[in-house]
Amino acid sequence: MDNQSKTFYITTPIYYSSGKFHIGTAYTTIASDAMARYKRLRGYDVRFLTGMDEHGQKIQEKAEEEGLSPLTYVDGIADIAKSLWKLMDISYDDLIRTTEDRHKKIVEKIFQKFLENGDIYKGKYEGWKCVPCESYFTESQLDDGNCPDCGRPVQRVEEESYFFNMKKYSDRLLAYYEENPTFIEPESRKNEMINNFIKPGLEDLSVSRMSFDWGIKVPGDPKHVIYVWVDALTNYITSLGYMSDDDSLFTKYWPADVHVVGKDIVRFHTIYWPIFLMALELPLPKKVFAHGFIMMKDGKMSKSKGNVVYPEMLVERFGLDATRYFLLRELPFGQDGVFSPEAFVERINYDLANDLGNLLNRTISMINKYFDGEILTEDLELTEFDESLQEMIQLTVSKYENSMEKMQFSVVLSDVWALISRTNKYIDETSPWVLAKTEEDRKKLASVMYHLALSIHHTAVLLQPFMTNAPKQMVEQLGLPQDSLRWDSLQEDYRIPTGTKVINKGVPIFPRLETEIEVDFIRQQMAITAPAEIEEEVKEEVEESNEISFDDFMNIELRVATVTACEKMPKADKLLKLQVDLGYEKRQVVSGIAEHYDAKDVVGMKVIVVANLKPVKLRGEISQGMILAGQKDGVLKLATVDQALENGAQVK
RNA sequence: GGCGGCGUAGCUCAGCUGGCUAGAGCGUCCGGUUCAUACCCGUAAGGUCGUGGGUUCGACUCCCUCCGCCGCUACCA
Repeated sequence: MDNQSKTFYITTPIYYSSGKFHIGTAYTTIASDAMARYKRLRGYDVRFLTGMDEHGQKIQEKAEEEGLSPLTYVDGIADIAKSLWKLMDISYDDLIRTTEDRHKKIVEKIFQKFLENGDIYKGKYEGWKCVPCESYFTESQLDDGNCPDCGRPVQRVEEESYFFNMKKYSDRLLAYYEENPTFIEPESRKNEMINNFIKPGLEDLSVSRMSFDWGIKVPGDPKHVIYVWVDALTNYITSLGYMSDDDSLFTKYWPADVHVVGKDIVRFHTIYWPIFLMALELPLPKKVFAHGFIMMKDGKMSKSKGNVVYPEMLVERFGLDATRYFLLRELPFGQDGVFSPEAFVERINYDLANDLGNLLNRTISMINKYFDGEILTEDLELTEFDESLQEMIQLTVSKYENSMEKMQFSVVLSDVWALISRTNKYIDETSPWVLAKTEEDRKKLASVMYHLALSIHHTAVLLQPFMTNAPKQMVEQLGLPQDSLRWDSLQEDYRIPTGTKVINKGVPIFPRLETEIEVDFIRQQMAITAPAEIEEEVKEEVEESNEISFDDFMNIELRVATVTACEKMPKADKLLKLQVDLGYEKRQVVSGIAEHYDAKDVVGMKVIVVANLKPVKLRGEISQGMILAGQKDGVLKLATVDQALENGAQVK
């Protein structure tokens, strides 16, 4: 086949080595693995890369906490990753770690090249940083002064930094988008990038830090550590030996056919990464596919909610095939999907045990019963239903190929299950137990058995990208050789070998589950993680809260004021513009409470104002101070005071 | 506020560039079958296809209004 010569390079993101992997990480990797397996099956020369992102402040701190060197710490996490990928049968060809020499050396060279070409310059970075999240934010990104991702306090940072000049490349990037309409998928992500980042004008990207040293040093300026993006994104080419003594892999596989990423890192892969590549004068990846998140019934997975699902638990209890099947079938790839214990158990029971497993089982049983285990291949008399089953098989194969190219895994699987249903129906239509009663229907009966075996065999071939055990078991039980699982046995001229004998007694490949018991089990497993983790988070927060001196506190001038007027700010969702009376003077304050209070309800309230705050303009309106409020479960409540206190009274 | 998307049977969702009686899975009802992991097959119940307009011979599918939800993003000194 002419596919033999074609290559296919697919990558997962490199995963941050700060702790245990939850099911979302496993999902990304399983999906990539399915695609890699499919392409191999189709004869492509596939290169499948995954990896670990092992630098950064948080890792440095985590290692310290555990009394380990950062390297020892990430070694441990890398081992965890490798054993998880082994448990999940991930067929990666390379697992790159950013702490490896082969990576670090090249990152330095790349950085050097950026410097030489004037793409990177030295400047000054000012902003806020959330240490646990390892993220930097501008003022405007902060959520109540806290990290917009995790809600924890952020630290002010101001330091010298190297910047990458992005603007220079934005036109070329837009042109690339246009010439390659399927570069970003799903397409809606492309609009987000264009409208929110490129059209308003790209900001230069800070690509170094001084606040920690666990990372790759900037060449010639070792006070600076290369910050995550240049370090991390380049793994896709350093893994191939780009700029190394042996770049044969790079020559062979670059550009990547697809980077599989979560929707949270689309921006880095569709804006910064292509621009880095342009600066290196390299071809850009053909596709970045952004998948959705696995949501829980009560929203995002989070430790504090006690709804975190770990992949090991599912695999160990329910098997790898079931776990992989569920994730790829239930969640439309590219959209968010919901994980629920009920859905998980039900999918296993209905799809795997009842429809697929039972189909195999009943077929094996009948072939044993009617033909002493042999699949007859000659002297068959076709029934009136055989042709339509054949058509369904071919139709399924062609739909499968089509959807697989688009990485619509859930669509592919539902098509395969349509074939499985069709095959179950075929048994009903042909009623083998009736044919078995009369000797003259014997050839028809043989034909029915043959077609059943054929359909199951084809199903096994098609399932290989998704399941790594079941297809093997299926052909084994049918008595077919493992090499019958190759793709070209789907051809219409494929014949089951004469003399094939099925096993004596079928073994259920997917046992039926007790729904209630298993649902409870999963729930418990999810809950187990909750309490301990909550304590840990609380502890972290306490440790991070910076103590201030009494003098510091006294420097903050808090005063009582009455809100005399209030109106909603135009073109802002969260802002209210209030006029407050401080007794000795009147002021205007802009406050982000519009989602929690109606303008009219605030008027007349006695509130506490930070009176000596430096005034700023927000949305064009001057704000002279800040109003104190507290929050619970995301709902803001203004801090009010006793009406007896007069306006202007200082609060201490 | 800007940009994008969604709102279809009790539940979860399919329905590409407009056209026969709007589909699938699960649940429910009834029936069939016995090879099988109490499985499988079929039938039904009959959903204003979010709202109100418009375009058209004809719209779930195109356009506009509104309501609700979601994503990215800006604004919460």
